[in-house]
Amino acid sequence: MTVQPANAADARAASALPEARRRDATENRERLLDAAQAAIAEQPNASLDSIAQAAGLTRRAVYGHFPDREALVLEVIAVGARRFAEIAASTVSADPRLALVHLATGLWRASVTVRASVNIATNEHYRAAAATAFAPLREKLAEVTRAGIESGALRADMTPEVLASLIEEAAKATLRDERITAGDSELTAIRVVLSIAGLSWVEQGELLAGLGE
Amino acid sequence: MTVQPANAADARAASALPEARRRDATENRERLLDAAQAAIAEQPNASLDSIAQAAGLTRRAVYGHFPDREALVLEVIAVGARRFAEIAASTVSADPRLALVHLATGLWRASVTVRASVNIATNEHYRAAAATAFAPLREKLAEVTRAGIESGALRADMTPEVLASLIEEAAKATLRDERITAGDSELTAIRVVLSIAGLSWVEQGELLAGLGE
DNA sequence: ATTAAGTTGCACACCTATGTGCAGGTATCG
DNA sequence: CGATACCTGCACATAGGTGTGCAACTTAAT
Repeated sequence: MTVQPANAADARAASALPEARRRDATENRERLLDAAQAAIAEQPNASLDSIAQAAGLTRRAVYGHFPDREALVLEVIAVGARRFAEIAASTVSADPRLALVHLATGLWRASVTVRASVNIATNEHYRAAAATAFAPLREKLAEVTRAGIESGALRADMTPEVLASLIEEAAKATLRDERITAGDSELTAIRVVLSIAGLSWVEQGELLAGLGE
Repeated sequence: MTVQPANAADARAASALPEARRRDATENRERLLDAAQAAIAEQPNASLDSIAQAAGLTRRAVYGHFPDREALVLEVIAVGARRFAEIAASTVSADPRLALVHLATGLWRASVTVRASVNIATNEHYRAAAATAFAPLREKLAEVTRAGIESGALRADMTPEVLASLIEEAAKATLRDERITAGDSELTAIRVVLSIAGLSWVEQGELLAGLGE
């Protein structure tokens, strides 16, 4: 026989049934996820206690929503994955350069989520799971670089795979940099991506000017 | 009165006197630093035990060389700082673009050191110390971007400070990426830096071709 | 060969963080 | 209002990592 939690909330967390919860409980669960994302975005090893407090709860209460720390982290990844999938899906790759602009913009707006996911990936134990979250973005990016290099719109001095990898890492690095994210301009993030893609800063200006009209 | 270690090696570690050590001891100290650098380059939270084992020693023996974990980490940073200072010092900034090429090349050859330093900096507790290690590089980079933007050799659509920041982060990200560092080409690292600097991939090719002669 | 430095191996105390049990509150829903 | 889901607050067990003491062993230096 298995051990049954005397606590009702704990039981739900263990079996993960998403139905018939009290209104405040669902809110708290959201708060926990948000707090976890924010905390992890700053510190990869944020403690459960700090997360719970940031969410206005006790550490003990966390176990009423998630069976253990790992489940919480995995859920943060899953939320990020959904977010990233949307961005990837909403990107049309007519002009590869414009597709890159769109991707960069989307990521900029999800920068906290990106930072959290990247930080989680620093832990070897979660690397695989985190990679899953970025998978749709990677696929879209691979598609864009392949088409872009083929059509001559992007640089031709490296393989599509390497280029996609570089764009991804440069974008992440830009979003991680507080000296950049502190400023208001998402334009910087866009220009970074276009730079790696092989466009000169003048070409970038022309491309972006054409968008303003 | 202060507590005196009965162990001679422990005593040395506590007072940090660098003189009159046995030959194997100095070797072991080097091995420890190397192992620590490599381990931390892969895992920011590498345990003392794993480091000691990688160096062919016991965890207990570490305390014969360093008073505590923090001292070891700080020494890793210090070693990196020296390395980076050399790179910065050996960079002449006649042509800003060539200065960037030189910096990128130097960092590429010190990639393990860079990764370790970056990983250490992920811990808030060491952030300030790690920043010190990168200080000379940052200064040189600031100098290069200032002169480069002024002379028109580098992009003019951002401030020298932001540009320096972006170059630094992009370079770090490239060196951190296993998909890139696995390949043999340091050329990729160079091209990334030049890309961020605002050069198109064709301009990069011309610049680099001029170097081969 | 003798001496002392260096290392091992084990013991132990300590700390931080995680996960669980339980009694008693507080809020939500019917 | 009544039932119960949820939360608090505490206590406790557990686990992994760090730092130290000490006896015995190994190795370099003279």
